[in-house]
Amino acid sequence: MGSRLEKNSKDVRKRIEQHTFDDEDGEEYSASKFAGFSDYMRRKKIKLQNLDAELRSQTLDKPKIFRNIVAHVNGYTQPSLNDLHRLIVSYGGGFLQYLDGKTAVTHVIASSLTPKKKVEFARYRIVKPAWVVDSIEAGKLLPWENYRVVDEGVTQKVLGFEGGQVVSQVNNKRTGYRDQTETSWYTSQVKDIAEGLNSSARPSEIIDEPQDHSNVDRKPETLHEELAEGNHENNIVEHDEEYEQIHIDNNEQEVAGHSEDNSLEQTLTVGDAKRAAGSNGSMAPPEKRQLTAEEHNAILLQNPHMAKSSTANPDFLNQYYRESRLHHLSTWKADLKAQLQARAQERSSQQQKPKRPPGTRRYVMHVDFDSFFAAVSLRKNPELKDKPVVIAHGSGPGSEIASCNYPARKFGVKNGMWMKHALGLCSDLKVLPYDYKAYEDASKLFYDSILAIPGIVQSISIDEALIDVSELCIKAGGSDGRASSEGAVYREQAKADELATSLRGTVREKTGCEVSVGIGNNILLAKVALRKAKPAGQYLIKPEEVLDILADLTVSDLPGFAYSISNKLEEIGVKLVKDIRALTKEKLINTLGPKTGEKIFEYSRGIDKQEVGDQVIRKSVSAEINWGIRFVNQQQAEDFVYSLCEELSKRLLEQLVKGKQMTMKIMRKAADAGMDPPKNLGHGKCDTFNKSVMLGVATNDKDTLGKEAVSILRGYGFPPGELRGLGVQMQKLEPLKPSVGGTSGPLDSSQRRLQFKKPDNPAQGKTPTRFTSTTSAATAKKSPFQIDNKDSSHSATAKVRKSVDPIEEMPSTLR
DNA sequence: TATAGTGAAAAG
DNA sequence: CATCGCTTTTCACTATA
Repeated sequence: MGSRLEKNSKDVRKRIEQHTFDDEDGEEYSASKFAGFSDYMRRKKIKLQNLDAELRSQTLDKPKIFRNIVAHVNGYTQPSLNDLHRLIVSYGGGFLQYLDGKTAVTHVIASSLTPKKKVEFARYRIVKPAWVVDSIEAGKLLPWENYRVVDEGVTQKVLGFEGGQVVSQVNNKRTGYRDQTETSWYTSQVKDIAEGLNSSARPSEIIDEPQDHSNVDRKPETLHEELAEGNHENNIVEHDEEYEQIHIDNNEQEVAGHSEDNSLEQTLTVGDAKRAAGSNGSMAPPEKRQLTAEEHNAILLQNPHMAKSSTANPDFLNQYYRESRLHHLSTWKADLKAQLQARAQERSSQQQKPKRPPGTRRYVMHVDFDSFFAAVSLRKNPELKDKPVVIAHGSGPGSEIASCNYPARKFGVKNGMWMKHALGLCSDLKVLPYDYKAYEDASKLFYDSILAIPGIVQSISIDEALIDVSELCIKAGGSDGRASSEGAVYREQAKADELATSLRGTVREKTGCEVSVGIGNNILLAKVALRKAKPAGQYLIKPEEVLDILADLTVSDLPGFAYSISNKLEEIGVKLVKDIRALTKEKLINTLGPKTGEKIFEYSRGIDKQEVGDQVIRKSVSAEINWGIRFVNQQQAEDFVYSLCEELSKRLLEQLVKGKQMTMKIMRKAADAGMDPPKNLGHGKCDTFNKSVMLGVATNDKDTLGKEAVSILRGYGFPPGELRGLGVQMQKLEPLKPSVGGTSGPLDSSQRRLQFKKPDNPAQGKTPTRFTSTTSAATAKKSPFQIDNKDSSHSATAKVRKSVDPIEEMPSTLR
């Protein structure tokens, strides 16, 4: 399951950091590591420049088009970084692989930039790769202005035409590149905002992004007033720059709200909308002007169906979470993880598990339903079993396919694919609805079966789990599990196979669905084996075939290595796993970073050190929604943020934690994205803005959270109509003292038992046990999904116990 | 040089 | 008729002192 394919539809041009070291000597790093990294970089740069000089001398015949240019490439480009590098240098330009802020670059070449990068590169001319290509083709340096990367993040202007409306003017508002004063101006504004937020005081005026110069509404004294407030101020800012004329009018940023209540969007007509904006007086005639985002939303939401499915519906949040597959997936996963970790905790404290000496053979099973959602839903529609079937919310073009059966896969249909695409591949696709209840029931039976096996179980998701059955298998083999006795190994493998067969039979019998089982010496190999096992099968990777099987997999077949990392590796010539083996660990670390580099080095050789059932404590709790967000005024946005905080508060309470740090996540329509994204009520192409605040004291109070979150939102001053996604997250969690029982001293036993970095009273925080209160809270919490709920009433009492003991609270059947 | 904060990627 | 694009963890990088 999952939505990996959403990447295809999402912002594919998302920036990929370039760490390309385009020569081969990995040893240069180790040779100089004692001299420090900066020295290494310095020498690296010199070396690169030398190479450039060499290349330049070899291409004297070519016109020196880029004579006075020094360029740097950022992110993923077409042509690639290496090609651009070669082109620019051979046509007389300078090139810098690394921007250290001190070296002068005249141009940065990029296809698109994240908002952060926009700030970072504000000092440079940012141009599209086509500038280089076209200039060479034209035989002369073309004006870079025509290839300016559209400032997608912050400008309100849309280039070109949209919906038949004439767009007022070309967006010329890129800040100039020579801007020492600009930079400090920006910095000071950022500080102002930060201070305003920290003091919780309403800044009297808020400055937006440097290039944006957009306004922010002043805070209304009352909610009522806010609703009635018709528009934001218009700040028209002009900067005379060396390179740029900046001219912005913030026409689009007005708020359409002019009515007095929340029903505005129900009653606003197009005419009203135009009049509302036109009343501002400073604008072009209404007919010529684009609708503001708020006006657009108002019109959109006149359709009752739209209103019902969006933030215009007061029950939107609950309704959305009821339907969202990703939300279900996430909560199921968290629940299962907590329950199984609690169970493991209980077991390990009952009996110390014998530590296996290193070198002992291991048998890890990776068990996974075959197209889980589809399989479960098909039980109620058996006649469709052999037809191509997918699970989705509807048959509209933007509906995402959560699961598809194998007949559908034969057409190339994949999980996460949009319906439009899938229908193109297979026109008579049958679409079945979600049945979350049935999935939960099936999963419960699945886990019942798995937990009946004596082994260490780790939950991956609702339909997927790992089981370490080494002990059982080695016992069956009759050896110590290390000696290379052929007979013992054979018997161990036979045992593992038998366990898998029996498990598959049990699950089939109980759920009517097929699971596949991959078996290997570690988690990685179990996962790789699973690929070969599917569908409806099992596969045990024997030690002697490990390297061969891995060799021909692609990098992205490895768990943890997907789109982004694969692309990085492809740039250094790696496509298959066996290609990785040809590289030194240093080279990989240089390319991917220390952890990732080492991991892929080991993975390529079949090594995976992670153990089944590793205990991890939860570090964050969050709630976000990035669909159906369509506001008509600021008040609605703030109300919605508040309800998100309410939800977050609820979730924190369920986990019996509070948090010291809150992060607000905002998605805003990208400037070059249309008002109506391809997916109905989707977020479309967006820029993201996350901001976190440290709260003086840990809290889970919804009003406190709401106040902070709204304050951050206001700080950005985005037009509410352009908001497309909102979320709140808590970090730096602390256990909640159980105040239900009455007394609520600042220190409590359960609090001391948790291992947090800074216990309120370190002196008393001795022998902290990892994972006590939080796990039991998860166990105790009223989960929609319990592995075993016979005892749920019993475990529910854990919440009110003063001393919370997860062992006591475990359902007896899990012991 | 250690550490904290931040953003991106990956997973199902 | 549409559509339900979440949530957590880990890692790399940067800034800071």
